[in-house]
Parts: sequence; structure tokens; C-alpha cells
Amino acid sequence: MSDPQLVLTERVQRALGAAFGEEYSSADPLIRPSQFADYQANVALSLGKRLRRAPREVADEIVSHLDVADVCANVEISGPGFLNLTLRDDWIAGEATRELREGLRAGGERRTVVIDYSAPNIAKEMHVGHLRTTIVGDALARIHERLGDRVIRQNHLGDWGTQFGMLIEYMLEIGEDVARAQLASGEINEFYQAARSRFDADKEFADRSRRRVVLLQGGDETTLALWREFVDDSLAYINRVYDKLGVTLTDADLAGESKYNPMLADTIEELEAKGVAVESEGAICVFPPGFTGRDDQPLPLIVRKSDGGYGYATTDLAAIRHRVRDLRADQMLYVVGADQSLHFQMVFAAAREAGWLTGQRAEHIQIGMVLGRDGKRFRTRSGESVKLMDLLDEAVERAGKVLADRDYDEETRNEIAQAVGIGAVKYADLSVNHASEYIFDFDRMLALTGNTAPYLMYAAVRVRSIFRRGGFTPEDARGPIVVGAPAERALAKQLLAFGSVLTQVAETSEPHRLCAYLFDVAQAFATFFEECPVLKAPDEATRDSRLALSALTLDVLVTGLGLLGITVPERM
RNA sequence: GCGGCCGUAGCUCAAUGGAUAGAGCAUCUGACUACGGAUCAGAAGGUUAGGGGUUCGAAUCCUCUCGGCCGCGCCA
Repeated sequence: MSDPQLVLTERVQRALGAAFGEEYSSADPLIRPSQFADYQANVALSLGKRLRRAPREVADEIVSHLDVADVCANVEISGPGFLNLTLRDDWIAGEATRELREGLRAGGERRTVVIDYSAPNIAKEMHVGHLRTTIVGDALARIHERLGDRVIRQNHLGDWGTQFGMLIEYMLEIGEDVARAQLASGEINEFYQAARSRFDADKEFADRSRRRVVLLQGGDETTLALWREFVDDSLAYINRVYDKLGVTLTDADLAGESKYNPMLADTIEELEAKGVAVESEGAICVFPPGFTGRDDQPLPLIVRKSDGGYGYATTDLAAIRHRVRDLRADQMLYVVGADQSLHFQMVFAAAREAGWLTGQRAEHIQIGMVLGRDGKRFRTRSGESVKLMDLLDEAVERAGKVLADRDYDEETRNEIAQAVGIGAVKYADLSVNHASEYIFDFDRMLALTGNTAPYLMYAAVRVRSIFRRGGFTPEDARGPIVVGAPAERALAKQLLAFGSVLTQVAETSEPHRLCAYLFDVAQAFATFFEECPVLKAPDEATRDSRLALSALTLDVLVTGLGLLGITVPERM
């Protein structure tokens, strides 16, 4: 609780209670960063009407009951009733020292949060869209865990469906070894297209494929074994991508569509028994209220097709039920493309009707499309979708080129290039609001200046460099921190906000706020680095203070980037 | 037609209903034998697509118009 915004919120609330009665002590004091002071409280203006008094009078009243002598050096009323709050230097310094020595404590609410993310389709190539859902979801998972939540990752793999009949038959035709090699190297699209053209050209092959689907859905052992092999071969590639990306997903988090297969019939039975699902044109549908289609007709969520098959709506409903009943989720995040918006609205509505979703939060974290530099859907020049591994390799290669003139041995250079290249791609994904479309541009994301991963890494590396040069370690720099110079004060104040930024990011599922915060930290450090000599500080106490401030900066940067899934190299 | 996301500086993007809408890039001007210049400081750049409304206060909420992208009965 060292974040000034939280401390001031509590203090002002107490003053509100004392001044206007207990019922006002829970009002939000609206503490905001201010350009006229460190923070401002806007509550007097919003309370004016409710109290039927002039805002300035309200502000006066708050100030006379406000006990912040230990925190604030100055409190003044300004304008129509803003409360400008200036922090005491020694308070900032003291809190920063405490944060350094005690570490950033988790404010654990201990909720169970199910995060559904990545979800590649086994039968299709992973593309940049998957990259984004994977990276954003992984960051959210790390952040929730850090805050003490119980996080259950669910990789809703697309591993089931009618196309697998065709894929299995094709696998048999070309030989399992050949298929394995092709799938594990990520040539899934090529594989799919080849199978598809066989299916279209050869009626006999098509018939075999259809029979294979029936066998698969009927649980035929041999077919299931073949299917399993197909899935495993594709997974080998997907796991290589995860590995390269440094994503926390493992096989233990796999919860593909096939997993829900045994639950589907029962899911629909329950829906029908509750009167939620009804028969319509031969299919079983849920008509959640408030959804209409093209001709003003109620929009159906088809849970069983007229041919008896199941679609992904059924799977998603079964998954919700499972997550609430068995996994005991308090909150479910679906980190999925924005184009699925309507689908999830309907699924959530249907789950509410069925009584599966009650107090739990279910949210679709909409992921915007990734565009190329031309502003259109991200593709190669020839119009193909870009193979994910190639994309990552290119990022690393480009990062390596930037390092070419540095005096590192090859292994070190490769390590750094890896961290910088992958970090740059991830940060580019994360630093923009998840719902916005964003333009994928290597040059911009790998730039060493601006709001990029390389810049933030560089800031952290510069801190490390100070310690290396001086023969100190960050672990030994324990302060005390004293703030004198404006740059020291600004940096220390900025560092204190880390904890509440994390809380906010978890609450809103907006990792880009953490990026913005870390960028501000890096900039505050840059100014400090320029204006306040550390190793050449005028005296030992100042040096120790600045070393401590540097150590805390390093901790926040490395921890913060780590929560985004980004590794900071030792040197750059 | 319905729904979703969106329209903010030349470009890429921010802004938990608060005072003069902020960063970065690009542009221009400064500062280097450097605690690592892969840097820092400063300047310039805006009718927040447009109209109306709510509010003490709107980029933000409501409404209409214009424009863009995405989705909308048996693919996932």
C-alpha cells in the first residue's frame, strides 16, 4: 500500500466520513495525477450537488478534516474546488526504501481465474492473430498469478471436426512418417490444401474421408489413434512456437474441443430439460433474448445441427459449465479475436439462461486484427499468410543485425538477439489496446528509441551497467533512498505506482497500461541517469541512495517486463 | 437491416467524466573525449470525423449523420 494514489484515497475518504457522515466515507475521492501538484482530489466537485453546497465549501470542509501531515507537504484548494496534494519528499523516499527492502507485496484476492487463450487450430497454420491472443493471454495469466489469483490456463485447441476425416485419410495415403515430418515443420496449410484437393478431385477419397469422420465420431480405436497422431504431430510444431516465444502454456493446459466431446450430449439434454434449447428447422437451438438476425428474426445459437452433429457453440457451452462446476472459476477470460464478439455474447447469454453462469464474470477480451504496413490484413507480398516461425526468426535476425557492430562472441550475440527480437514482437502486441487493430512493422517495434521493448530493455541494461562498473550488486543496494533532485523525486514517485498498476491491469485486462507505465519508468530513469551521477555522486550517502533507486528501478523494469513475458538480457 | 470494434498531431498510438487532450516516430534546434550516445534537453505540430443532448465539467456518457474494418442458421 505504498502507492500514493491508494494512500491518499484512504485518507480523503476518512476526511469525508468525518466531515459529512459515515455514508460518505466510501465515496470515491477521485484522486488523479495532477499537473498542478503530485495528485488532485476531484471529489469536492462531484459532491457539491449531493450536499447542496458550493464545491469550494465542500473542499474547505474536507481539508479541515484531512489528516495527511505525514504524507503531504502541501494541500491547497484551487479553481472551482480541486484539492491539490503535494507529497512530502521524505514520505516518497521512505516508501521507496520500504518497497525496495520488502519487495512488492501481492494484494491477493485469491480468486480462481480461467484464462482461455492461444487456441490454435490443429488443421490450420498459426498466424499473427494467434500470436496476439497467445501473448496477451499469457501476460494476463502471469499478472493474475502475481497478484495471488489461482490461474487456470485453458488452451482451447481446434482439434476436432469433420475436416479430420479428410486429414487422416490423407495422412494414411502419404504415409505417417512423411506426414509427421511435414506437420512438425509447420507446413499445415500445405498439408491441408493437398488433402483438400484430393478430396475435391477424387470421389472415392471423399467417400473414405466421410466414412472416417463417422468412425472418428463413433470412437473407433484405430481411427482415434490416427487422429491422436495427427494432433501430436501438429502439436510438436505448436510447442516449438511456444518455446521460441517463451510462453507459459504447456501440454497440461491443453483443453481442446475434443475434450468436451463426451460432455456435449449431456449439455444439450440439460439445456432442453431447462427449456432453454428448442427444436427449430430440425436443429436444436437456443434463442437468447435480445439477439435478432437479418430479418428481425430471433438469432439462434445452434447447439445441435439438423444432422445430429455439434458445432462450436455446444463446445463453448460445455466448456463454461465445466469451468464453473468443476474448475470452480470465479472469472473466465476469453482472449479471442474480436470477430467472435457476437458468438460470445450469445454463448454467455445462453449460459446465464441455463443457470451455469450466475455470479461469475465471463468476459471476452477482444483481440483486434493484425494489419500489414499497408493497413490491410497481414499477409506476405504474394498474399499468403505468414508462417509464425518465419516471422519470429526474422525478428531475431533483424535484432541480430542491430547488434552486428557490438563486440560480443557469437553465442552471446545470439542470446541477446533472441531476447530483443522476441521481446520486440511481444511488446508490440501488448503495448496497444488489445481491441484495436494494429500495424505489424518490424522497423518500428525494433527501434531503440520510443515505446518499444528494446528501449525498455536498454534502460534496464543501463542500470545493470552502473552496478557492474561500480563493483556493486543491486541486491546489496538497500538505501536508504533520499530524494533531493527533481529527477530523483520524479523517479521514486513513479516507482511507487507499480503495484496499483498491476491491480488495474488485472481488473481491466489491459496489459497496454503496464507497458505505458514501464515506458514512463524508463523515461524517468533516463532523466535521472542524465542528471544524477550515481557512481560519481558527491558523497557516499547520495551514492547509496542513488544506487538504491537504481536497484528499485531495475526491479520494477525486470519484474514488469517479466510479467509481460519479456526477458531482459544481461547486456545489449 | 442487426451487432461488435473504431475514427484523436504528418505517421503509430495513449488519455480510470476533471483544470491548458498526452507520448513516441518523423521534422527543426541544442548538448558529446561519455557512471555505455543504442543518449539526453528543447521547439513546433489539434475545431478529438460532424451535428445535437446530459453534466458544474465530455475525446470519454446518450442521440443522430458520415466514414472504415469485422461478424450475423446448421464451418470453427
